[in-house]
Amino acid sequence: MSMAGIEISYGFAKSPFGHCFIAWIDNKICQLSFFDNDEYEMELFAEKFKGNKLIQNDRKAVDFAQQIFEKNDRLHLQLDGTEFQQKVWDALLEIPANTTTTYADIAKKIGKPKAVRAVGTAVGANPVAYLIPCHRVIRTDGTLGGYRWGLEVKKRMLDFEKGIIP
DNA sequence: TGTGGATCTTGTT
DNA sequence: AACAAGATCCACA
Repeated sequence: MSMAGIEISYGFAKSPFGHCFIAWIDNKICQLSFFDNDEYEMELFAEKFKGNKLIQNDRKAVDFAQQIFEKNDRLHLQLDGTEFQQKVWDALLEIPANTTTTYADIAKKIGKPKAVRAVGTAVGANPVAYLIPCHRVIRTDGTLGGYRWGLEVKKRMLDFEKGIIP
């Protein structure tokens, strides 16, 4: 699925986990990232969606952020990924809140029990943080594993779901 | 604890 | 077509 030529809106907003960047197509979220460098994040985004019309709309982004982090709404998503990645991301969506799974479990779930390492990479490629709860995937030995925006954020998200709001 | 091999997908060349 | 690099896991020392 190619998204070139499509009109994409985006904006910046606050979240319990720091500044975030949200992008959407036709009201469906296609990107949600956390970061500490606006310009760099914007560069990555522009590069990823070059060839599209990009429209900034912070007010709507703030709106989305409220739905996501305060009202816990499940928004519609627009994802662009390989077959394998889609399967992995679908599996992530089934992990209940305040719960964790392992990379190995996900591998089993999608019918490729040995593709653990590949699952790790696919999880890391998740374009929509938090909504696709890649923070709920940890290692079999109980340690956190990795997180694209740092383990602090991953840990904080898990605490947040437990109701622990520091 | 830590190291090495197994294993699979992806991006790059 | 080949290769290197992963948000891993398991065995074994």
